[in-house]
Amino acid sequence: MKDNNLSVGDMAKRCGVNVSTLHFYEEKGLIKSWRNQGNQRRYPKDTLRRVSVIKAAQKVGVSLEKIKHALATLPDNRTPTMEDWQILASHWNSELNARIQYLENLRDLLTGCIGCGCLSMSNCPIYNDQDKLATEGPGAVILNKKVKLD
Amino acid sequence: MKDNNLSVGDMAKRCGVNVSTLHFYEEKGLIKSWRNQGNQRRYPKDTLRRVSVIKAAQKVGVSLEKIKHALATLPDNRTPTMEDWQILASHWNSELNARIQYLENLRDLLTGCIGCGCLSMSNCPIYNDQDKLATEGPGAVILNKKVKLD
DNA sequence: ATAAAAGCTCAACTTAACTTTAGGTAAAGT
DNA sequence: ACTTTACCTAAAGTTAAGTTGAGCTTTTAT
Repeated sequence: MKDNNLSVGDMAKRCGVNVSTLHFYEEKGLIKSWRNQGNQRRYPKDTLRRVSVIKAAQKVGVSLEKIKHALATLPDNRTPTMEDWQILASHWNSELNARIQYLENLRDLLTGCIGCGCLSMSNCPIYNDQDKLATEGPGAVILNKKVKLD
Repeated sequence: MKDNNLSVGDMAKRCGVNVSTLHFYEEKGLIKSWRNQGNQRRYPKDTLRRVSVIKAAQKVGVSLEKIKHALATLPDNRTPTMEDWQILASHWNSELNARIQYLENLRDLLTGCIGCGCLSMSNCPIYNDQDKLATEGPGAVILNKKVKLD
């Protein structure tokens, strides 16, 4: 009975965000609500998932603008089906894979010299590689060689 | 001859950032420089790597505060050796692995229902799982069950 | 030698993503 | 019934991470 009638307070508690954040997301067009008699917000249950996705994506550096864009692929006249979510997911897959790659590259850049056999910074082929990339134009650091973000 | 004498302009070009950003990072204590006769900044070559690491970490959502903290493990009286970088890397490994996990969880959350066999949102065990987690206290969304950030 | 390009400092401005405050209404608990 | 708790709106404030601008000095190119 209450499941498609979540109040802001309920939502906030269940998503672990502030009420003001939900107001803010609504103002920005990331989520929607309908109003009851007393003009209070009520949310359909699937908003829980939307907010979870928003928070999760934000934690790995995706901006609200991008998240909004992704969420815009979901229908807004009805509860999204699994298929709707899957379409969103497929749009996002490359973005997420790119970020995973980016993280792995960073980790490898930091730890990579363990296996490279070099003893000093100045002899390290990886370190020098990075430096050589400088000649390839601005921003061409080793990490961007493999995968680009933004 | 010039390699441990990079100017801000050189650095900026080679790292793909603005000069003002380097000033800003210095002010915040993320990088250091020495000054020449004319009071202009000069950077040792390893600052290139520092800035690359800063930018890379930022892209995957790590704050400058955390990055600063990590970089603080590097020696500041001498050029960091591979070992110094490795110590930093090992400190960061769990942070980076957590973020990779987080991304994979997000991707799985979005795409997971492909294999779950459900046909509707209300029947989906993954979706309902998330909802059940609501009873476990604020912020307990499915993603946080597996790994926490911040 | 001189002019253009780089640099310097310090302060103010910008953008994203929220949070806080103020002043009032609605709903719930006792 | 009444009082405490939850909501509402609109505007102002906050923090992180830079960017821009003004006025002045140093380097570099011709």
